[in-house]
Amino acid sequence: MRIAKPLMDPNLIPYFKAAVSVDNVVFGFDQSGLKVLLIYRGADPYRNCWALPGDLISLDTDLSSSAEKVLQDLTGLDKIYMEQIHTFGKVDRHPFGRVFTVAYFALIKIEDYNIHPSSWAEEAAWFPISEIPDLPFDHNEILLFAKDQLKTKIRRQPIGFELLPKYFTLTELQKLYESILETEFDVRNFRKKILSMDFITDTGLKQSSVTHRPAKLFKYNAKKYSKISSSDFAFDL
Amino acid sequence: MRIAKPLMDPNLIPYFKAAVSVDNVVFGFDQSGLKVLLIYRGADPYRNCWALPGDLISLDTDLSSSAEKVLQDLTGLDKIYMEQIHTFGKVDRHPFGRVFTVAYFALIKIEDYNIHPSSWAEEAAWFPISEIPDLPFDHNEILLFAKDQLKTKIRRQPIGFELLPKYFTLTELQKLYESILETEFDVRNFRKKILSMDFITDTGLKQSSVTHRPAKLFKYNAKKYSKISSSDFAFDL
DNA sequence: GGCATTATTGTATATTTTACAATATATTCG
DNA sequence: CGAATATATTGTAAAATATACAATAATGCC
Repeated sequence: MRIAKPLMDPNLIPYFKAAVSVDNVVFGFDQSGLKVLLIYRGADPYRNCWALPGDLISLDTDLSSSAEKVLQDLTGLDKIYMEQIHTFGKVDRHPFGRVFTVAYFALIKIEDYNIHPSSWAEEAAWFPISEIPDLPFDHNEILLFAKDQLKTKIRRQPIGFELLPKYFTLTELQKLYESILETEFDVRNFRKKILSMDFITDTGLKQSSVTHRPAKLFKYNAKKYSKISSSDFAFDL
Repeated sequence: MRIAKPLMDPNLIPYFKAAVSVDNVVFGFDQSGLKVLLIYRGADPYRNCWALPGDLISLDTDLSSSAEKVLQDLTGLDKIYMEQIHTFGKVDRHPFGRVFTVAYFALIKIEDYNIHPSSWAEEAAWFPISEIPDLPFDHNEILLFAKDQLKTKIRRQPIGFELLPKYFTLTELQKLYESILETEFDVRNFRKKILSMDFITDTGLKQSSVTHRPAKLFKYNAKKYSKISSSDFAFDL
């Protein structure tokens, strides 16, 4: 039995209303480690501060679409890996009034990224995860949440590849896991484990233009993974 | 460097506004299995339908407090284990206008529960997890989300105890894990594992008034657990 | 050819997981 | 009281997985 929608005046909810925004924690990774994309705010409040990229939601846009749009405007990238983290709704979190914000984290391939100017962002830049400045609103708290979520998530699902170029070396992959999990792995054990999980493939290619033994290049094998239930994957090295 | 709050007119955000609600997925457990608490709506829309207990948020209440309040009004219980799951924000999810809802899941000891009438709930009842009716709004989707979250969570953190009485038998504990994870465990292996994790204690007491060999009663030992990092706990039997 | 630099690989041991069934303790009933 | 009924409790061997640990290989450069 489907419940039919009542046909009533889809007017206003007779109740208090608030603004709703989305804020994105955008992670990137390069040889110097894990980074977060911050924007230099061009609008009040907190104009001229570094902050998480976010925007108020317009009433005709779905929540998830809003988050995607913010990121697409900012990076010009499409099909970005995003996930909702948490919603923050303290009464006084915004100086202009009641604003709920829904936080997302996103993983992007840093080399694909190009700054696109936008209405609310004068500038954007990557900050190493260990050198995040004080941020306005509750953005530092949100960032902490995102960092933690990423840590939990990467141990259970092969999402790290979203941060790497199409072809990557095992050393790069290991550095990525080490940056996110803030730990170090034994080279042999790491390789044994990651290869046994069977979702990366040796492309047969090798690094070029390096001044030492070139490493094999691997690629992520999404198809193989999709057959595996998420509970079977655990990176507990 | 702390960023000072700008002293501006904390008036209205010059933007679209929406209502925000919280919806709770309240889990309970007894010998017949895992259950969810639904209310019979006494208010429009969807008056006279079974639905998740939830309410619109008033502007002077923090998000998390709102979720707690809904549950306290409904159950009369205090200090309930709650966790935010996800925020749902499709444009047309509410027939009266744009309403975002933040979903929480809560775990309560079913024996402590007493129905308290409330403004929006004429009645409340426990539904077995496998016999949930069609619900209004996107409540079935929310419920699915909550079920999945509970499954993930219980494998990583000892939250199952929130659903059990203070003293419980190992058989009850096993049935709880089996209900939530929708699987079955070998009795010996289950006991070995759960006991090795060292957060339940034999009280020395035994079941009484049973018509067979009485089981030992155990209790949850929160202190022991608090020393352990959450990543060390994994119920991968 | 030798040096510098990073990549690659295997094995033995310890730990954890899995599979599997006989015995114990209580109540009830005849 | 003994037998029947019902659930609780416990151990061990084999398999799988995780851990600790260091020597050799391949490239560019001088």
